[in-house]
Amino acid sequence: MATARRLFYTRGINATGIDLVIAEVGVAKGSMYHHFGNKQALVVAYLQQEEATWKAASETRDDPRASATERLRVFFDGISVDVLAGTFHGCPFMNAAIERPDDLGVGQVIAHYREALASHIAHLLGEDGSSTAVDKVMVLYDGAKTSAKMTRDPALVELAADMACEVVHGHGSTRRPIARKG
Amino acid sequence: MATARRLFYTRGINATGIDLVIAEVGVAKGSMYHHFGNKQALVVAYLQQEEATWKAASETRDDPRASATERLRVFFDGISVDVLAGTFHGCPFMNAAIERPDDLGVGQVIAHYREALASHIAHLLGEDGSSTAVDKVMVLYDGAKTSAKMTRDPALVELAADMACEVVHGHGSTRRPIARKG
DNA sequence: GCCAGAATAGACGGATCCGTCTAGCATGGT
DNA sequence: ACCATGCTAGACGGATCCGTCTATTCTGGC
Repeated sequence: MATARRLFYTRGINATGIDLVIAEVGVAKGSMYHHFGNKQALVVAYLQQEEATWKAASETRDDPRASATERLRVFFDGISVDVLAGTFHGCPFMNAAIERPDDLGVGQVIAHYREALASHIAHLLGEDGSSTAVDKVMVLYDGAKTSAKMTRDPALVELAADMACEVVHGHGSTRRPIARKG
Repeated sequence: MATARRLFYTRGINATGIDLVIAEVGVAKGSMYHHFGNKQALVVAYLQQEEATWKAASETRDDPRASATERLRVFFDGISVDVLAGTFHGCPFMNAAIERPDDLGVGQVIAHYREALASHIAHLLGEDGSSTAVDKVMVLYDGAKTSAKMTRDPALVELAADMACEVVHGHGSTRRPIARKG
């Protein structure tokens, strides 16, 4: 299943055939279709696990005692880490939305993810976070992921984090550049 | 060719077969492969025309005599118009980047588009636009398009425009802003 | 030991898609 | 009238992909 995630994420969903998945996993085709009756079901399971991974990582890295801006920076830095590691290939949910536009099951998982994302951001912002502030940070988060995918430059993610901090405080955010790999 | 654009944009590139394109256009398969030797070449031509259309529309709607914030708003409103018209299916270049990750020709067109985008934004910001300001607006523009695709809500585009205007006020200090839209 | 249930390997059909190729038809210049 | 050129329609091959199915092997409970 981890290999299925890797294949779907790095090579794309539509470009990854069932045959390739079962070959890499080492499982038989019959077993695959015994557990997941569909490719759609497999994709849905992949996205659900992707959401769970994202959620766990975000909550693990979060420090509830820190300030809102600090928590936002840590949150955005999660993208930079993947970009710097060379393992970032865009948001799995955006990719799925584009690759499978009229897949109902996929659409449900995406909607669930975006609700969880909004909830998490609202949690980060704390009581000060108005609903427009949450929306702004979501737009910035989407922009950070998209820009990072297009340019592979974590500096853009940091710019997005800067703007997210400005959403909290009208001005004057503390800049804390992330460590870069030589 | 306009029909090819419509098919590629609304249905996705990989989901649109050559056979469907030629059937809708009414042209013969031989003619198609006489003009464009490849599907890749057809996709590249589609993206180039998409960039030309975007550029023409952006410049037509732009009023160089207006303030930077006003011009930015008009620029972002270009997305909202498509969202409200129900004709917005995401940024064609993002979609292409996701659907054809290792297509070299597509990558070149995308790079060319992003340079034109940066140039256009720098032009909108005027002389005050620092390079980080341009990058910030690009991140916001990416976020606006992505959020609009995921939620079909033009309000998020307007939030991105708000933040873009704040970028101008935060960085552009030499020229005094004329008016601010509340 | 025995047997039901599950996994394995892989063939298979139906569908799709890309690109080539053949064969006929139109058009236009000379 | 004649011929070259380009278009049309569509068959075709090769490849891929999804999902089913068969035949064989493994496993665990009694």
